[in-house]
Amino acid sequence: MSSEFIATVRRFNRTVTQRVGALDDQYMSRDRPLAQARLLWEIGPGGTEVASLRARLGLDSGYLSRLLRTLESDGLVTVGPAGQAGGDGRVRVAALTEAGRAEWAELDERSDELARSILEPLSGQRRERLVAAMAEVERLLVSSMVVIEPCSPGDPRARAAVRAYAREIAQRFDDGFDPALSRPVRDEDLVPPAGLFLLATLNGEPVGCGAIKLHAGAPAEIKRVWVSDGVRGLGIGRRLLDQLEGHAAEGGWTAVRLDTNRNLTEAIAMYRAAGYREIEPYNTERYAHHWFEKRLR
Amino acid sequence: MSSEFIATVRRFNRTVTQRVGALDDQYMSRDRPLAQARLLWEIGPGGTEVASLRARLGLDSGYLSRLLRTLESDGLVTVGPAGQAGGDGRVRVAALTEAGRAEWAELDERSDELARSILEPLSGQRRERLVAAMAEVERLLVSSMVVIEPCSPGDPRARAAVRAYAREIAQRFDDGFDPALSRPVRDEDLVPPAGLFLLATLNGEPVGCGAIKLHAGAPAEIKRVWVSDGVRGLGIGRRLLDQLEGHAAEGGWTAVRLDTNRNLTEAIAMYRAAGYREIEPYNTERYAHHWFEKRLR
DNA sequence: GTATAAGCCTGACTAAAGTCAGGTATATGA
DNA sequence: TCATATACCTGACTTTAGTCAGGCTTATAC
Repeated sequence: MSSEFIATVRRFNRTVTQRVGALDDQYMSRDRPLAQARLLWEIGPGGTEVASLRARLGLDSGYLSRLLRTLESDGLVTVGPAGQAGGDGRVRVAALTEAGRAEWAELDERSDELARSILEPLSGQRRERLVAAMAEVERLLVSSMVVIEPCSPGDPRARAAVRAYAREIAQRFDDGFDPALSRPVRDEDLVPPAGLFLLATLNGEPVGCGAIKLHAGAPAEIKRVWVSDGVRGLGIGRRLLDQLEGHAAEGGWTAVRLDTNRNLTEAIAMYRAAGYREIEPYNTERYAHHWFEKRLR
Repeated sequence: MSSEFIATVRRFNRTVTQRVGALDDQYMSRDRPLAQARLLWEIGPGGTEVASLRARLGLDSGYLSRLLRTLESDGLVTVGPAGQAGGDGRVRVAALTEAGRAEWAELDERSDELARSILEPLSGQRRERLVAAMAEVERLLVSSMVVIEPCSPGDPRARAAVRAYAREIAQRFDDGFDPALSRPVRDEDLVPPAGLFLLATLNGEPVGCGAIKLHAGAPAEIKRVWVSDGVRGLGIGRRLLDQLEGHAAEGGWTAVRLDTNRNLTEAIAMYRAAGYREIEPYNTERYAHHWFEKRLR
């Protein structure tokens, strides 16, 4: 990687942590410890499950409990059982009280202030350029924060991703989607050595997936490629494809193929851009209109 | 200011502090407390005055002393009197030992690593876009960190700025610059109500200046507009001009003028862009080739 | 039903970060 | 020369952040 690039990123890191990072802490913690302020902020007006707070802030379970007790005794927060009847009885939800919402609004206001203090000194034109560049950096940073890892298809996060995938195609296919009418995919076919399931996560939340079946004596088959709405257009789909193809190539396969629906236009565009060529149908998938193949070097 | 802009800046702040800020801390403090690592880093291979460290890191004097003692007893740093003979005998300089330099290099390497970890997951094209956007953000953030304030012309930082100004024009004028041959500017003419001296600083370091003399019964006169090399092109000159003009306008002046040398082409371009029109010479300044005037609203 | 795991909690602890009140030596202005 | 300020230091202290072991309750797999 070019040292020019590295140098630019380092300069960026330094300037930004100085200007934004340090000030953010300052703004946040004007009258209570930083950890408490952050927690209060993260709970938000809508309330949040304790487990989710732990994950997002990366805190020790005991430490978080103690922080919650402090906020509770300050009358800012109530921690109670999860609202949903029939839900997991172990899960607890932190919610803001009236006073807590007021303090949250104060933090929100400070966050606005910080943003204003950054834009204020700039002339109109420069201001627009800064905002545009920030939007670009933000988007690309998010994309670089997405982690793609092999995952058991039985993992709850994998299940959630596949459910989201099914929900989406049900919405987009002309005639909905009934799994019973589609060619089934069994979990065990997506576990090495038979295949592989990849999960893409952003801060632990599933935002994409993709799987490959390594058919004996036939091209490998790519299935269930899905990228969540919020992170589309960031190249996640392409990264999933690349890794799946890499896995097949490592196993000695020389071609991969897949079928897809005519309504999934971005996906089709992506397959073409990634080097897939349209081929004759190789199966009788009820919902497929296009079949693609890519030869691996 | 548009709430759209604010929202973008806030999203940026959040993503970046998460991705860069948090990781930066982690990378930095892998085997010693964050404060120590930061300090070691800030001292750098060249050594740094203790006062400057205090300012840059914003630390309590006692706390900093203690941190330095720790690094000293770990054999990483030596703190001694400032090198320069005849200098201020109270000032002390922290310098890295051999071991300190090694550890500094390690931190430097980690900083590279962090940068790489950000770029790594991106495809070539996205990588380029990210780096370009980061460079833009960095530049504009720096410009928004520059603080412009009235300052006594006798202030050491003001003196330093004026010295830098003189050094630069001496270099750029065809026949050098001898203050004795130029029309003199007395400090007291740049102090309210006779005039005003503005100092532009970045993290406390002077990076620009500008002054105005409010002549009784004549247009106000702008003098000593200088912007340091490193922050040129960020609109600092324009901000200095705006504030000086504003000061004159508040005092009831309806026009400002200035003289300049033909070699200062960017300055001349800036004056024109800011609404200055070239006029006949209004003085006999030895080094001037152009005279400009701007009418205030 | 039983074993095991997950989610949250408390108690006991440590390390890091930061504050404050002086103290010493050097510099500076009258 | 003397009063005052500055740069750095030490000692004594508090707060914040974080860790770890274990406990209780609810869920899940067999």
